[in-house]
Amino acid sequence: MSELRISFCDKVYKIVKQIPRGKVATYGQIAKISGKERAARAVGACMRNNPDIPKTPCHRVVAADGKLTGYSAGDGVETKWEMLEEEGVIFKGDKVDLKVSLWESK
DNA sequence: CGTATGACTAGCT
DNA sequence: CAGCTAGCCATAC
Repeated sequence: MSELRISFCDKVYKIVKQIPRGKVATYGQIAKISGKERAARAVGACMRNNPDIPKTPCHRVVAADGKLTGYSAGDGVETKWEMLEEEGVIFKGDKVDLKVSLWESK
């Protein structure tokens, strides 16, 4: 109903807020749930402006490979990295272990 | 309304 | 395995 008037970004924020602690989601995953699997760029385009931190746990959003990208808050990916690790996310080298930390939307 | 930009992804070299 | 190119989408100016 009212979701027909919200912007693509607002929908993305809502999805990101649904990500459980200790898990991460990829931009493509969120984009797909939003209705546009190829809108991964649009997702980041909205987050880049830091809309509502810490209301939106955008630090739980990583690249398709599990690599951390951007982050306009804190010290950048550096802070993002610490937050994820602090929440229980498992890291594999310089990336997140999507095999165990990838959020599965149902 | 048209152009430029950006926290992406997949494919190729 | 690493680096570069092209394609796609929404927002901001």
